Amino acid sequence: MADTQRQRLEAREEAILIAATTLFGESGVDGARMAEIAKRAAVAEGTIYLYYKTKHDLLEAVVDRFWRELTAGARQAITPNETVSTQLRELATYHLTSLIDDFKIVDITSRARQWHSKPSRELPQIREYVRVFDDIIQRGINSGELEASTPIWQIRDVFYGTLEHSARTLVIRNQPIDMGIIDNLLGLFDQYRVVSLNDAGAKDSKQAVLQALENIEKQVSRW
Amino acid sequence: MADTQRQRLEAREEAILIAATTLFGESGVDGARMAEIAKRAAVAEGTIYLYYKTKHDLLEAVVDRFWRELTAGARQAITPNETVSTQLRELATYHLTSLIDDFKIVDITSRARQWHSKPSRELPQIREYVRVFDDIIQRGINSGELEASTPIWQIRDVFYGTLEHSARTLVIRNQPIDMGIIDNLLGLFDQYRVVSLNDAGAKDSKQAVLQALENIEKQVSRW
DNA sequence: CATAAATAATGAGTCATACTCAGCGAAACT
DNA sequence: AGTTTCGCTGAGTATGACTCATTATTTATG
Repeated sequence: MADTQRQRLEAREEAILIAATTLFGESGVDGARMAEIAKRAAVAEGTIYLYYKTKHDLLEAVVDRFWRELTAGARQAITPNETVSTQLRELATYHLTSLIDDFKIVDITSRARQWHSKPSRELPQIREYVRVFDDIIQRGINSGELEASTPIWQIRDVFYGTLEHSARTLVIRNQPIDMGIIDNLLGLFDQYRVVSLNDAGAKDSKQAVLQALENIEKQVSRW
Repeated sequence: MADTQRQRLEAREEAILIAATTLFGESGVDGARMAEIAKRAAVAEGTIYLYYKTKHDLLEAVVDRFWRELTAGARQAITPNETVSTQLRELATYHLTSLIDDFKIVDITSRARQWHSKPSRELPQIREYVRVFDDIIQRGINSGELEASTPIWQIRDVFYGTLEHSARTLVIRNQPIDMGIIDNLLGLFDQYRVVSLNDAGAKDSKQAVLQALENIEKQVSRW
């Protein structure tokens, strides 16, 4: 049965990956010994090298898997046909809690980018993850909800940069998760909302003033 | 001469640090061999261990030194008695260009936080660096230029998180530095400016409206 | 179903390298 | 000058990633 055999191989590979993920999380990359990973995956040490050429290769696979699952989870966490604002909040909440829960693996991700002298590579799976955000923003721009003058990548860097940095700060300082971070971040994003005196939906200047004031009221009331 | 002797020791320690910094940058932490560092510092391999207990210890010293110098540079880059907005722009510019220039060392910083299984520690020198930002913000709040309802640490996470993430993106993708990042970031920070209908300096509602509109004009013209 | 061929798994052995330490040399003190 | 103290040295050790000759298992063949 060719099928059963292939499944066995994949199961072995999976077992090694899981063992590695656990041990990297427990002991860090340097602290994790290949012999121990092999033991936990119930294979001989040499067997690992049939699936992954080096320890660094194994590390990359662990990281890749993690971000792949994170991507799937993120897409799951977003309610289709909701407003951009709501979807962004959902993504931010999912992202922040995930980073905190699996901080050890997130922290290890940077190791996967470094291979001796070679410059840091871009990990394809992270690029894929980032698309989740881009898709939401793009939808917002297409629907006219967001203005398009700021490059997407700049908005994206604010989003992911802030959340990652916040997660690190919270974990390192042993503080509980604080959703105020997300309120603050999304509040800043209001500035990308289309609220303009030349706005098509507010040609009447009086109406424009009222709308502008309303927007300010919102900002003021939040802060 | 006890003084000369001490100076010789410090010079040796410095030579080792510099050699290590260079080689870590060239070859990465794993790629850098202690024997090579010793050779470049013109000492025997064993001598390094008189100054630093382990390779990881040496790494920490390298990272510590880097952030210490970055802090000094940042304080230098800020013009005293300038507006908060200007100082923030100066700091952001300095920070972003430094991160890009010395990306290798920045990237290595995370390694210094990880020691096998032990949870990531907060590096004292980075905490010191972050103060530069906090001081500016605090001054803005004290002078009434910024509103104080958002916790400083949240604003700080947006600032440093965005810049670090942006730097990584630029370097990894081999793109030139783009100051639009800073314009965008500081634009967002306008939201922390005190512009309120209940503002002490704008009790007259007509004046408040005018001020509000002016603020909107600014936003509109920027985007 | 027996047997051969191909493929996968094993773990003792190799090798690279971080780290040690017994011995050496130079400075400081008497 | 002798003695003590201190820093330096680099050959040697220990550790852990990685190899590969051998063994086990699966698949192909008559």
